[in-house]
Amino acid sequence: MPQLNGGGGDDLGANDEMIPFKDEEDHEKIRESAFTESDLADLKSSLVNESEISQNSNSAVIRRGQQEDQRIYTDKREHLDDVPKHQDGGMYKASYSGYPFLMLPEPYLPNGPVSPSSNKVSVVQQGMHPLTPLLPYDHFNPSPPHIPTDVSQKPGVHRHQSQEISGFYSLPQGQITPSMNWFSHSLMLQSGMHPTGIPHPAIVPPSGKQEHDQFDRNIYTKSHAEMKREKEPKKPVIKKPLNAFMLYMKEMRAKVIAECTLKESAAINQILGRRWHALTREEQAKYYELARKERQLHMQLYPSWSARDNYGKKKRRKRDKQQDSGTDPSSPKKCRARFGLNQQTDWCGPCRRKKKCIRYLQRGRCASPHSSDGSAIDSPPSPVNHPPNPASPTSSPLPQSAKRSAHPPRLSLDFSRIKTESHNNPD
DNA sequence: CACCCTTTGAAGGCC
DNA sequence: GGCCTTCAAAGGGTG
Repeated sequence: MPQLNGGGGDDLGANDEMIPFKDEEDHEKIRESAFTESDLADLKSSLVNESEISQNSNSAVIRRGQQEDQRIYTDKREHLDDVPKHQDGGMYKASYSGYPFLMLPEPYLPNGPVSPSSNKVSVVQQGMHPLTPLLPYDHFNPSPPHIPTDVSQKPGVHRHQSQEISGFYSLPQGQITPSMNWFSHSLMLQSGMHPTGIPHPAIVPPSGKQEHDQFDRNIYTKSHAEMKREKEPKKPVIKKPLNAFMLYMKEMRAKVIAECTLKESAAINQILGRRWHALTREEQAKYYELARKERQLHMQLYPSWSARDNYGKKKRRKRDKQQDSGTDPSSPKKCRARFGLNQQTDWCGPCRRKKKCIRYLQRGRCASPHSSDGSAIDSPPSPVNHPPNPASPTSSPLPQSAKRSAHPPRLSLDFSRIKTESHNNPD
Protein backbone atom coordinates (compact mmCIF):
# COMPACT_ATOMS: atom_id res chain seq x y z
CA MET A 1 0.00 0.00 0.00
CA PRO A 2 1.18 3.41 -0.76
CA GLN A 3 0.69 4.51 2.75
CA LEU A 4 3.08 1.94 3.89
CA ASN A 5 5.62 2.61 1.42
CA GLY A 6 8.79 3.20 3.12
CA GLY A 7 10.38 3.70 -0.07
CA GLY A 8 9.92 7.15 -1.33
CA GLY A 9 10.34 8.30 2.11
CA ASP A 10 8.49 11.46 1.69
CA ASP A 11 5.27 9.73 1.54
CA LEU A 12 5.82 8.58 5.00
CA GLY A 13 6.86 11.89 6.05
CA ALA A 14 3.27 12.56 6.47
CA ASN A 15 3.38 15.77 4.66
CA ASP A 16 0.19 14.65 3.25
CA GLU A 17 -0.75 12.77 6.30
CA MET A 18 -3.93 14.62 6.48
CA ILE A 19 -5.06 13.72 9.84
CA PRO A 20 -8.27 15.03 11.13
CA PHE A 21 -9.00 15.88 14.61
CA LYS A 22 -10.84 18.61 16.18
CA ASP A 23 -8.02 20.62 17.47
CA GLU A 24 -9.85 23.73 18.26
CA GLU A 25 -12.53 21.79 19.91
CA ASP A 26 -9.99 19.83 21.76
CA HIS A 27 -8.51 22.84 23.32
CA GLU A 28 -11.82 24.25 24.21
CA LYS A 29 -13.25 21.09 25.48
CA ILE A 30 -10.29 20.20 27.48
CA ARG A 31 -10.47 23.54 29.11
CA GLU A 32 -14.11 23.18 29.67
CA SER A 33 -13.85 19.71 30.96
CA ALA A 34 -13.23 18.70 34.47
CA PHE A 35 -9.55 19.12 33.86
CA THR A 36 -9.31 22.80 34.15
CA GLU A 37 -6.00 23.13 35.81
CA SER A 38 -3.66 24.89 33.57
CA ASP A 39 -0.83 22.63 34.35
CA LEU A 40 -2.92 19.76 33.34
CA ALA A 41 -3.72 21.39 30.08
CA ASP A 42 -0.10 22.12 29.58
CA LEU A 43 0.72 18.63 30.34
CA LYS A 44 -1.74 17.48 27.81
CA SER A 45 -0.39 19.84 25.28
CA SER A 46 3.07 18.69 25.91
CA LEU A 47 1.99 15.16 25.61
CA VAL A 48 0.50 15.85 22.31
CA ASN A 49 3.31 18.03 21.25
CA GLU A 50 5.70 15.36 22.02
CA SER A 51 4.16 13.30 19.35
CA GLU A 52 3.60 16.16 17.07
CA ILE A 53 7.14 17.25 17.32
CA SER A 54 8.20 13.82 16.53
CA GLN A 55 5.87 13.74 13.66
CA ASN A 56 7.28 16.89 12.32
CA SER A 57 10.75 15.67 12.55
CA ASN A 58 11.16 12.20 11.40
CA SER A 59 10.47 8.71 12.40
CA ALA A 60 13.81 8.37 14.02
CA VAL A 61 12.93 11.12 16.36
CA ILE A 62 9.66 9.48 16.94
CA ARG A 63 11.33 6.32 17.93
CA ARG A 64 13.62 8.18 20.18
CA GLY A 65 10.67 9.76 21.85
CA GLN A 66 9.11 6.42 22.24
CA GLN A 67 12.22 5.12 23.75
CA GLU A 68 12.10 7.93 26.17
CA ASP A 69 8.58 7.04 26.92
CA GLN A 70 9.65 3.59 27.43
CA ARG A 71 12.06 4.61 30.05
CA ILE A 72 9.16 5.23 32.25
CA TYR A 73 8.74 1.57 32.36
CA THR A 74 12.31 0.71 32.66
CA ASP A 75 12.06 -0.14 36.27
CA LYS A 76 9.29 -2.47 35.48
CA ARG A 77 11.19 -4.13 32.79
CA GLU A 78 14.62 -4.36 34.14
CA HIS A 79 14.49 -8.03 34.27
CA LEU A 80 13.82 -8.00 30.61
CA ASP A 81 16.58 -5.75 29.66
CA ASP A 82 18.53 -8.43 28.03
CA VAL A 83 15.87 -8.74 25.49
CA PRO A 84 16.19 -6.70 22.37
CA LYS A 85 13.94 -3.78 22.71
CA HIS A 86 13.64 -2.55 19.27
CA GLN A 87 12.50 -5.23 17.09
CA ASP A 88 9.62 -3.72 15.41
CA GLY A 89 10.24 -0.17 14.73
CA GLY A 90 9.89 0.49 18.34
CA MET A 91 6.25 0.37 18.16
CA TYR A 92 5.19 -2.46 20.30
CA LYS A 93 7.79 -1.83 22.80
CA ALA A 94 6.49 -0.61 25.99
CA SER A 95 3.38 -2.33 26.84
CA TYR A 96 2.06 -3.93 23.82
CA SER A 97 2.88 -7.31 24.96
CA GLY A 98 0.35 -9.93 25.37
CA TYR A 99 -0.77 -9.89 21.85
CA PRO A 100 -1.71 -12.45 20.99
CA PHE A 101 -1.61 -13.62 24.50
CA LEU A 102 -1.36 -10.97 27.04
CA MET A 103 -2.19 -8.09 24.89
CA LEU A 104 -5.46 -9.61 24.20
CA PRO A 105 -8.08 -7.22 25.19
CA GLU A 106 -9.43 -8.27 28.48
CA PRO A 107 -12.71 -9.23 27.00
CA TYR A 108 -10.79 -11.87 25.25
CA LEU A 109 -9.27 -13.06 28.43
CA PRO A 110 -11.97 -14.93 30.17
CA ASN A 111 -9.81 -15.55 33.09
CA GLY A 112 -8.84 -11.99 33.26
CA PRO A 113 -5.39 -10.70 33.09
CA VAL A 114 -2.75 -12.97 34.21
CA SER A 115 -2.16 -10.85 37.14
CA PRO A 116 -5.34 -10.05 38.92
CA SER A 117 -4.03 -6.71 39.84
CA SER A 118 -2.98 -5.74 36.42
CA ASN A 119 -6.06 -5.53 34.42
CA LYS A 120 -5.72 -1.87 33.97
CA VAL A 121 -2.25 -1.93 32.76
CA SER A 122 -1.18 -3.78 29.89
CA VAL A 123 1.06 -6.45 29.48
CA VAL A 124 4.62 -5.74 30.09
CA GLN A 125 3.79 -4.94 33.57
CA GLN A 126 2.61 -8.40 33.87
CA GLY A 127 6.09 -9.55 33.49
CA MET A 128 5.62 -10.86 30.08
CA HIS A 129 8.27 -11.23 27.62
CA PRO A 130 8.30 -7.92 25.92
CA LEU A 131 8.60 -9.25 22.47
CA THR A 132 6.63 -12.36 22.32
CA PRO A 133 3.32 -10.72 22.61
CA LEU A 134 4.28 -7.88 20.48
CA LEU A 135 5.04 -9.95 17.55
CA PRO A 136 2.03 -11.99 17.14
CA TYR A 137 2.51 -12.67 13.53
CA ASP A 138 6.07 -13.11 12.74
CA HIS A 139 7.34 -13.98 16.12
CA PHE A 140 4.55 -15.91 17.49
CA ASN A 141 5.51 -17.66 20.60
CA PRO A 142 3.72 -20.90 21.00
CA SER A 143 4.63 -21.22 24.59
CA PRO A 144 3.81 -18.05 26.31
CA PRO A 145 5.18 -18.09 29.76
CA HIS A 146 1.94 -17.22 31.36
CA ILE A 147 0.31 -20.34 30.18
CA PRO A 148 0.15 -22.52 33.19
CA THR A 149 2.09 -25.63 32.89
CA ASP A 150 -0.61 -27.63 34.47
CA VAL A 151 -3.17 -26.98 31.87
CA SER A 152 -4.57 -30.17 30.71
CA GLN A 153 -2.94 -31.61 27.74
CA LYS A 154 -5.19 -32.90 25.13
CA PRO A 155 -3.59 -35.88 23.60
CA GLY A 156 -3.40 -35.88 19.95
CA VAL A 157 -3.96 -32.22 19.62
CA HIS A 158 -0.90 -30.32 18.76
CA ARG A 159 -0.53 -26.68 18.50
CA HIS A 160 1.21 -25.61 15.44
CA GLN A 161 1.70 -22.10 14.58
CA SER A 162 -0.19 -20.41 11.95
CA GLN A 163 1.43 -17.54 10.27
CA GLU A 164 -1.72 -16.63 8.57
CA ILE A 165 -3.74 -16.20 11.64
CA SER A 166 -1.74 -16.24 14.70
CA GLY A 167 -3.05 -16.72 18.12
CA PHE A 168 -4.79 -13.47 18.51
CA TYR A 169 -7.38 -14.89 20.69
CA SER A 170 -5.66 -16.45 23.52
CA LEU A 171 -7.24 -19.63 24.38
CA PRO A 172 -8.89 -19.66 27.71
CA GLN A 173 -6.82 -21.33 30.25
CA GLY A 174 -8.25 -24.54 31.34
CA GLN A 175 -10.67 -24.43 28.50
CA ILE A 176 -8.59 -24.56 25.47
CA THR A 177 -5.21 -25.82 26.13
CA PRO A 178 -2.13 -24.30 24.75
CA SER A 179 -1.48 -27.53 23.06
CA MET A 180 -4.39 -26.87 20.83
CA ASN A 181 -3.73 -24.61 18.04
CA TRP A 182 -6.28 -22.03 17.46
CA PHE A 183 -7.39 -23.70 14.35
CA SER A 184 -8.46 -26.59 16.43
CA HIS A 185 -10.33 -24.21 18.54
CA SER A 186 -11.88 -22.67 15.56
CA LEU A 187 -12.83 -25.99 14.21
CA MET A 188 -14.35 -26.94 17.47
CA LEU A 189 -16.35 -23.83 17.50
CA GLN A 190 -17.49 -24.34 14.02
CA SER A 191 -18.27 -27.94 14.43
CA GLY A 192 -20.76 -27.73 17.18
CA MET A 193 -18.86 -26.36 20.05
CA HIS A 194 -20.57 -23.08 19.92
CA PRO A 195 -18.80 -20.14 21.34
CA THR A 196 -21.41 -19.80 23.97
CA GLY A 197 -20.36 -23.12 25.26
CA ILE A 198 -16.75 -22.21 25.45
CA PRO A 199 -15.69 -19.22 27.40
CA HIS A 200 -13.60 -17.92 24.65
CA PRO A 201 -11.66 -14.75 25.28
CA ALA A 202 -13.96 -12.78 23.12
CA ILE A 203 -16.91 -13.99 25.03
CA VAL A 204 -17.93 -12.08 28.04
CA PRO A 205 -20.97 -12.03 30.16
CA PRO A 206 -23.64 -9.87 28.77
CA SER A 207 -23.76 -6.91 31.01
CA GLY A 208 -21.40 -4.52 32.61
CA LYS A 209 -17.86 -3.70 31.78
CA GLN A 210 -16.28 -5.33 34.71
CA GLU A 211 -18.57 -8.19 34.60
CA HIS A 212 -16.23 -10.40 32.82
CA ASP A 213 -13.77 -9.96 35.57
CA GLN A 214 -16.29 -10.87 38.11
CA PHE A 215 -17.42 -13.61 35.92
CA ASP A 216 -13.95 -14.91 35.73
CA ARG A 217 -13.42 -14.79 39.40
CA ASN A 218 -16.67 -16.47 39.99
CA ILE A 219 -15.53 -19.35 37.95
CA TYR A 220 -13.07 -20.17 40.60
CA THR A 221 -14.79 -18.96 43.69
CA LYS A 222 -18.28 -20.17 43.23
CA SER A 223 -19.55 -23.61 43.12
CA HIS A 224 -20.13 -25.17 39.84
CA ALA A 225 -23.83 -25.20 40.42
CA GLU A 226 -23.87 -21.56 41.30
CA MET A 227 -21.89 -20.74 38.29
CA LYS A 228 -24.19 -22.71 36.15
CA ARG A 229 -27.17 -21.04 37.60
CA GLU A 230 -25.72 -17.66 37.06
CA LYS A 231 -24.39 -18.33 33.68
CA GLU A 232 -27.27 -20.07 32.15
CA PRO A 233 -29.74 -17.26 31.98
CA LYS A 234 -27.23 -14.96 30.43
CA LYS A 235 -25.92 -15.46 27.03
CA PRO A 236 -22.30 -14.63 26.80
CA VAL A 237 -21.55 -11.70 24.65
CA ILE A 238 -19.00 -11.91 21.97
CA LYS A 239 -17.39 -8.57 21.87
CA LYS A 240 -16.37 -6.74 18.82
CA PRO A 241 -12.82 -7.13 17.83
CA LEU A 242 -10.80 -4.10 18.63
CA ASN A 243 -9.96 -1.77 15.86
CA ALA A 244 -6.58 -0.27 15.34
CA PHE A 245 -7.18 2.71 17.49
CA MET A 246 -8.59 0.65 20.28
CA LEU A 247 -5.54 -1.50 20.22
CA TYR A 248 -3.43 1.56 20.32
CA MET A 249 -5.37 2.95 23.21
CA LYS A 250 -5.08 -0.25 25.03
CA GLU A 251 -1.40 -0.19 24.73
CA MET A 252 -0.80 3.44 25.40
CA ARG A 253 -3.34 4.22 28.00
CA ALA A 254 -1.23 3.11 30.88
CA LYS A 255 1.65 5.10 29.59
CA VAL A 256 -0.36 8.24 29.27
CA ILE A 257 -1.83 7.75 32.66
CA ALA A 258 1.59 7.32 34.10
CA GLU A 259 2.91 10.34 32.35
CA CYS A 260 0.23 12.77 33.16
CA THR A 261 -1.36 11.22 36.19
CA LEU A 262 -4.67 11.58 34.55
CA LYS A 263 -7.24 9.00 35.19
CA GLU A 264 -10.26 10.25 33.46
CA SER A 265 -10.65 8.17 30.43
CA ALA A 266 -12.28 10.84 28.40
CA ALA A 267 -9.28 13.06 28.77
CA ILE A 268 -6.92 10.21 28.27
CA ASN A 269 -8.70 9.28 25.13
CA GLN A 270 -8.40 12.76 23.81
CA ILE A 271 -4.71 12.64 24.28
CA LEU A 272 -4.55 9.25 22.77
CA GLY A 273 -6.56 10.38 19.85
CA ARG A 274 -4.13 13.14 19.15
CA ARG A 275 -1.19 10.94 19.64
CA TRP A 276 -2.75 8.52 17.29
CA HIS A 277 -2.84 11.14 14.66
CA ALA A 278 0.70 12.03 15.40
CA LEU A 279 1.84 8.57 14.61
CA THR A 280 3.45 7.97 11.34
CA ARG A 281 1.70 5.85 8.86
CA GLU A 282 4.10 3.10 9.49
CA GLU A 283 3.35 3.14 13.12
CA GLN A 284 -0.33 3.26 12.58
CA ALA A 285 -0.06 0.59 9.99
CA LYS A 286 1.10 -1.86 12.55
CA TYR A 287 -1.99 -1.32 14.56
CA TYR A 288 -4.12 -1.56 11.50
CA GLU A 289 -2.44 -4.80 10.75
CA LEU A 290 -3.05 -6.07 14.22
CA ALA A 291 -6.63 -5.04 14.01
CA ARG A 292 -6.99 -6.66 10.67
CA LYS A 293 -5.63 -9.88 11.96
CA GLU A 294 -7.82 -9.70 14.94
CA ARG A 295 -10.87 -9.23 12.82
CA GLN A 296 -9.76 -12.05 10.67
CA LEU A 297 -9.40 -14.34 13.58
CA HIS A 298 -12.60 -13.17 15.13
CA MET A 299 -14.34 -13.89 11.93
CA GLN A 300 -13.01 -17.38 11.87
CA LEU A 301 -13.78 -18.05 15.45
CA TYR A 302 -17.25 -16.66 15.25
CA PRO A 303 -18.29 -16.90 11.66
CA SER A 304 -21.89 -16.27 12.47
CA TRP A 305 -21.24 -13.39 14.76
CA SER A 306 -22.27 -10.00 13.67
CA ALA A 307 -21.50 -6.69 15.22
CA ARG A 308 -25.19 -6.23 15.14
CA ASP A 309 -25.51 -8.93 17.72
CA ASN A 310 -24.35 -6.54 20.36
CA TYR A 311 -26.57 -3.73 19.38
CA GLY A 312 -28.80 -2.67 22.14
CA LYS A 313 -26.54 -4.15 24.74
CA LYS A 314 -25.43 -0.71 25.62
CA LYS A 315 -27.65 2.09 26.58
CA ARG A 316 -27.98 4.69 23.97
CA ARG A 317 -25.92 7.68 24.56
CA LYS A 318 -27.46 10.95 25.38
CA ARG A 319 -26.24 12.49 22.22
CA ASP A 320 -27.82 9.76 20.24
CA LYS A 321 -31.02 10.07 22.12
CA GLN A 322 -31.06 13.75 21.51
CA GLN A 323 -30.49 13.23 17.88
CA ASP A 324 -33.15 10.67 17.84
CA SER A 325 -35.74 12.64 19.67
CA GLY A 326 -35.33 15.92 18.08
CA THR A 327 -33.14 15.63 15.11
CA ASP A 328 -32.39 19.24 14.88
CA PRO A 329 -32.25 20.25 11.28
CA SER A 330 -30.90 23.58 12.30
CA SER A 331 -27.70 22.03 13.50
CA PRO A 332 -26.03 21.23 10.28
CA LYS A 333 -23.76 18.31 10.20
CA LYS A 334 -22.05 19.05 7.00
CA CYS A 335 -20.08 21.91 5.73
CA ARG A 336 -22.36 21.80 2.79
CA ALA A 337 -25.34 22.28 4.99
CA ARG A 338 -23.59 24.60 7.31
CA PHE A 339 -22.21 27.03 4.83
CA GLY A 340 -24.17 26.20 1.79
CA LEU A 341 -23.07 25.61 -1.70
CA ASN A 342 -22.60 29.29 -2.24
CA GLN A 343 -19.99 29.52 0.44
CA GLN A 344 -17.79 26.65 -0.37
CA THR A 345 -14.85 28.75 0.53
CA ASP A 346 -15.93 28.30 4.08
CA TRP A 347 -15.92 24.58 3.80
CA CYS A 348 -13.18 22.61 5.33
CA GLY A 349 -10.61 21.14 3.07
CA PRO A 350 -12.06 17.70 2.76
CA CYS A 351 -15.46 19.09 2.13
CA ARG A 352 -14.15 21.32 -0.56
CA ARG A 353 -12.34 18.52 -2.17
CA LYS A 354 -14.95 15.93 -1.80
CA LYS A 355 -18.01 18.05 -1.44
CA LYS A 356 -18.67 16.38 1.81
CA CYS A 357 -17.21 16.05 5.21
CA ILE A 358 -17.19 12.69 6.70
CA ARG A 359 -16.57 13.85 10.17
CA TYR A 360 -19.48 16.16 10.01
CA LEU A 361 -21.49 13.39 8.65
CA GLN A 362 -20.43 10.89 11.18
CA ARG A 363 -19.69 12.86 14.24
CA GLY A 364 -21.68 15.97 13.81
CA ARG A 365 -18.58 18.05 13.73
CA CYS A 366 -15.86 18.69 11.36
CA ALA A 367 -12.62 17.19 12.30
CA SER A 368 -10.79 18.98 9.64
CA PRO A 369 -9.89 22.28 11.06
CA HIS A 370 -11.36 25.48 10.01
CA SER A 371 -9.42 28.51 10.73
CA SER A 372 -10.31 30.42 13.78
CA ASP A 373 -12.31 32.90 11.83
CA GLY A 374 -14.33 30.14 10.39
CA SER A 375 -12.73 29.99 7.04
CA ALA A 376 -11.54 26.73 5.86
CA ILE A 377 -7.98 25.77 6.00
CA ASP A 378 -6.71 25.26 2.59
CA SER A 379 -5.61 21.74 2.55
CA PRO A 380 -3.53 20.51 -0.26
CA PRO A 381 -5.28 18.19 -2.60
CA SER A 382 -3.56 15.33 -1.06
CA PRO A 383 -4.67 11.87 -1.76
CA VAL A 384 -7.30 10.71 0.56
CA ASN A 385 -5.74 9.45 3.65
CA HIS A 386 -6.68 5.87 3.77
CA PRO A 387 -5.79 4.07 6.85
CA PRO A 388 -2.33 2.93 6.32
CA ASN A 389 -3.39 -0.27 4.89
CA PRO A 390 -0.90 -2.59 6.37
CA ALA A 391 -1.64 -5.23 3.92
CA SER A 392 1.10 -5.12 1.50
CA PRO A 393 -0.12 -5.66 -1.98
CA THR A 394 1.94 -8.73 -2.19
CA SER A 395 1.23 -10.25 1.14
CA SER A 396 -2.20 -9.43 2.31
CA PRO A 397 -5.42 -8.26 0.84
CA LEU A 398 -6.86 -4.92 1.54
CA PRO A 399 -8.67 -4.67 4.78
CA GLN A 400 -12.23 -5.43 4.17
CA SER A 401 -13.22 -2.10 5.45
CA ALA A 402 -10.97 -0.44 3.00
CA LYS A 403 -12.50 -2.44 0.26
CA ARG A 404 -15.99 -1.91 1.37
CA SER A 405 -15.83 1.60 2.47
CA ALA A 406 -16.45 4.01 -0.28
CA HIS A 407 -14.80 6.67 1.73
CA PRO A 408 -11.64 6.62 3.69
CA PRO A 409 -11.95 5.84 7.33
CA ARG A 410 -10.05 8.93 8.14
CA LEU A 411 -10.24 12.33 6.71
CA SER A 412 -7.31 14.17 5.51
CA LEU A 413 -5.94 16.98 7.50
CA ASP A 414 -3.56 19.63 6.55
CA PHE A 415 -0.66 18.69 8.70
CA SER A 416 0.63 22.19 8.75
CA ARG A 417 -2.40 22.88 10.80
CA ILE A 418 -1.18 20.54 13.43
CA LYS A 419 2.14 22.17 13.34
CA THR A 420 0.54 25.51 13.84
CA GLU A 421 -1.21 24.17 16.82
CA SER A 422 1.88 22.74 18.28
CA HIS A 423 3.43 24.98 20.78
CA ASN A 424 6.80 23.59 20.29
CA ASN A 425 6.96 23.36 16.65
CA PRO A 426 7.16 26.55 14.74
CA ASP A 427 7.75 24.64 11.62
C1' DC B 1 -25.91 2.25 40.27
C1' DA B 2 -26.31 3.40 35.56
C1' DC B 3 -24.94 6.23 32.36
C1' DC B 4 -21.84 9.94 30.39
C1' DC B 5 -17.70 11.40 28.38
C1' DT B 6 -14.10 10.95 24.75
C1' DT B 7 -11.46 8.99 21.02
C1' DT B 8 -11.13 6.28 16.05
C1' DG B 9 -12.32 2.50 13.31
C1' DA B 10 -15.31 -1.20 11.75
C1' DA B 11 -19.56 -3.01 10.52
C1' DG B 12 -24.14 -3.19 9.10
C1' DG B 13 -28.67 -1.24 7.92
C1' DC B 14 -31.30 1.96 5.26
C1' DC B 15 -32.26 4.54 1.14
C1' DG C 1 -22.58 4.04 -2.79
C1' DG C 2 -23.61 7.47 0.65
C1' DC C 3 -25.14 8.22 5.04
C1' DC C 4 -25.95 7.03 9.68
C1' DT C 5 -25.76 4.44 13.98
C1' DT C 6 -23.73 1.46 17.20
C1' DC C 7 -20.10 -0.70 19.56
C1' DA C 8 -15.42 -1.66 20.90
C1' DA C 9 -11.99 0.13 25.90
C1' DA C 10 -11.51 2.74 29.96
C1' DG C 11 -12.46 4.81 34.39
C1' DG C 12 -13.47 9.15 36.66
C1' DG C 13 -17.49 12.08 36.79
C1' DT C 14 -22.34 12.82 37.39
C1' DG C 15 -27.23 12.52 38.64
